[in-house]
Amino acid sequence: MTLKRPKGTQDIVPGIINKWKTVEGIASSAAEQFGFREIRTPVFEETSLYVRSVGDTSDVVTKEMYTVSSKGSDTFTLRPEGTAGVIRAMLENGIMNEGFPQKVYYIIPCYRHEKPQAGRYREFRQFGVEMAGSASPYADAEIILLAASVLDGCGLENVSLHLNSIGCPDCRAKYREALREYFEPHRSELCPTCNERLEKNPMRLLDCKSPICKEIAKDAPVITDYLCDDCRAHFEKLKSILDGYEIKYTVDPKIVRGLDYYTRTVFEFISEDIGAQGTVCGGGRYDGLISELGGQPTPALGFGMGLERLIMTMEAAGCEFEPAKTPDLYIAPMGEKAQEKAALLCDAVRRAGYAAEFDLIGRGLKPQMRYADKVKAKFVCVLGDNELESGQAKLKNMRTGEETPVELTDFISVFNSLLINEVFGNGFEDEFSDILSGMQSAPEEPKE
RNA sequence: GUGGGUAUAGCGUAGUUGGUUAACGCGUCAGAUUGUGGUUCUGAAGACCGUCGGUUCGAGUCCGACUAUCCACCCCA
Repeated sequence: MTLKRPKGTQDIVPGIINKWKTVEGIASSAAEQFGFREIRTPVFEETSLYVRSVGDTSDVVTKEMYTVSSKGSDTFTLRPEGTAGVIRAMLENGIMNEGFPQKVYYIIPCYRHEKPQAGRYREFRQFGVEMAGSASPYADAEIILLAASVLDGCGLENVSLHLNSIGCPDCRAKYREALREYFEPHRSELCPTCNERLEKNPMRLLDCKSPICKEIAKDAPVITDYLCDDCRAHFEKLKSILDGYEIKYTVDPKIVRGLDYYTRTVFEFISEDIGAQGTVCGGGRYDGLISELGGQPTPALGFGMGLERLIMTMEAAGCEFEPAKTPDLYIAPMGEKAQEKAALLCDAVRRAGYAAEFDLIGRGLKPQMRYADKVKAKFVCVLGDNELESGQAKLKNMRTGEETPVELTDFISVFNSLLINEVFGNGFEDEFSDILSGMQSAPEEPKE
């Protein structure tokens, strides 16, 4: 055990890959249902991209980036979040010129050098979406609705939506002033970090966890009282649209977001079930970002959803994941000659489009049957001297134990019809299994 | 970066007030009369008890440091 994975990373081993496939499938099909197209961008970007977008005072940029310098003077950074790179790619590829709105989604790993804890990793995966070109509150609602749809598709009910508007740069400037005025008299009581915040980013003061700061912040002015007319109207309209969709939300003035590019709408979906890092999804509007990155001024918005946290929340809620795919057929050869035949037969079955395996270890029949059972093969075909001589074998249905004779020359078509029957019949039986098992298990014989 | 908890086979655990061959469950592998799984039974493999140092006649068991990991702060997905 000398080699270990880097701190804060994780191995997604075959035994749990179905969880990832489940959430990735739900996320991407929901996104596509909303008209979003997938985009893939590099894992690393020029460092300046993140400095300009995420913000040079943000924690992410100042202390969490993995930055490497390569040959020459360029420095690159492992992406700490998805939005900046995606917007860059949309600009660079002229996607913004293909007409609005442009809607993209992505499933990517991100990297932040933080101290790991429950729900926080140095490498984590996120599902994200970005929409460019719409200033309408319907776009905000659309994004939120998509996030809600993914969470709903995962079977989650106890993830609450927290909503806020942090206004445009104009109203935010006024609000910052108001905050400074409010907190200034309390300066000596505030914690050291909040004293700093008072200068740099007074909005951060609002979600300080220190009891004293919290107490002082209780009566602080609220951003929503300082919104300009346009921002206020936008926020009000968004809320009424959400009401129309019957999406529940809490207006939470404390949601501020740590990435500098947000404007107006910000939101988080928060789970109570996965420890302190409960934000499963966070996003909002960033009307200034595209021009900041050199594009035409274009309104835009999006969200990021943490896949680890999503899966953790699903596990906590006891949600179901898609089961792993299982082999349609396992061929159990006995002896070398049979193995030759098994290999060819297996190949033929695969070419016909089925998932098939045969013994690669040279084990006895019993261990092979055990293996077939363990991997949940739907059918097993034993191939020994008898079968080779007679040219006839049996296909065993592993669920029912039923064996069907089959000519080796006619193997595929027989297997085909058996399998269709099995898969089809299975679904049929499942629908009635409750009734059937209820009828069968009730009058069991009494013991002894 | 700041706190606190934990560190025994692949996984989950037990190891009595420090005493000789470190135990159990799951898993893995192999058998239970001749070519058939899921239950059961039997057996086997698999751990220098995180690392280094200290206390002691003797440490998995006590002390210290280090490392890893977990949880919380911070921040965020």
